[in-house]
Amino acid sequence: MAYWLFKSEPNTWGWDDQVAKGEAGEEWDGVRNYQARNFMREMKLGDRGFFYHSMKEKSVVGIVEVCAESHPDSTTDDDRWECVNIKAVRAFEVPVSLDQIKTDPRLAEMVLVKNSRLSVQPVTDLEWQAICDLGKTEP
DNA sequence: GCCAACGTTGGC
DNA sequence: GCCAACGTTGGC
Repeated sequence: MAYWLFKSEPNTWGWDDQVAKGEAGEEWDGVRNYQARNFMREMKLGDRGFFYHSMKEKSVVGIVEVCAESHPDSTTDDDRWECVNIKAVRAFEVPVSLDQIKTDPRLAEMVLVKNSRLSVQPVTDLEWQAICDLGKTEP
């Protein structure tokens, strides 16, 4: 199983919105970046991801699961863009802030740190463990 | 609110 | 195919 990170600006689409969608989940649409799209194409059913709030909060706030593999993005007619569907699994006991991530040596190589603008990104097994650790939440 | 970094677009 | 111009993102 692979791990990922989904970034969202909470005023546009936040963790609470994601939770409200329940088991059905929701399209992670609106991505207009090739790198991010390519990662979504690689995602498999059951892959897990972190849900990250950008801007004001800058924290990982929860865990999501891929519940539909890549398909055309329903918010555009442009067939270049695809997306997966994700559903909320559980919230973090404690949100893990970007500051914490930056100061933890285990996470120094995270894409979140290296390329802060990429909105969908891969997370390694070790990074997954480390962040769940910091969030006092089971992986 | 500013601005640096990055990605995309379009003229040549 | 290059690169300047532009738009957007997101940390600070």
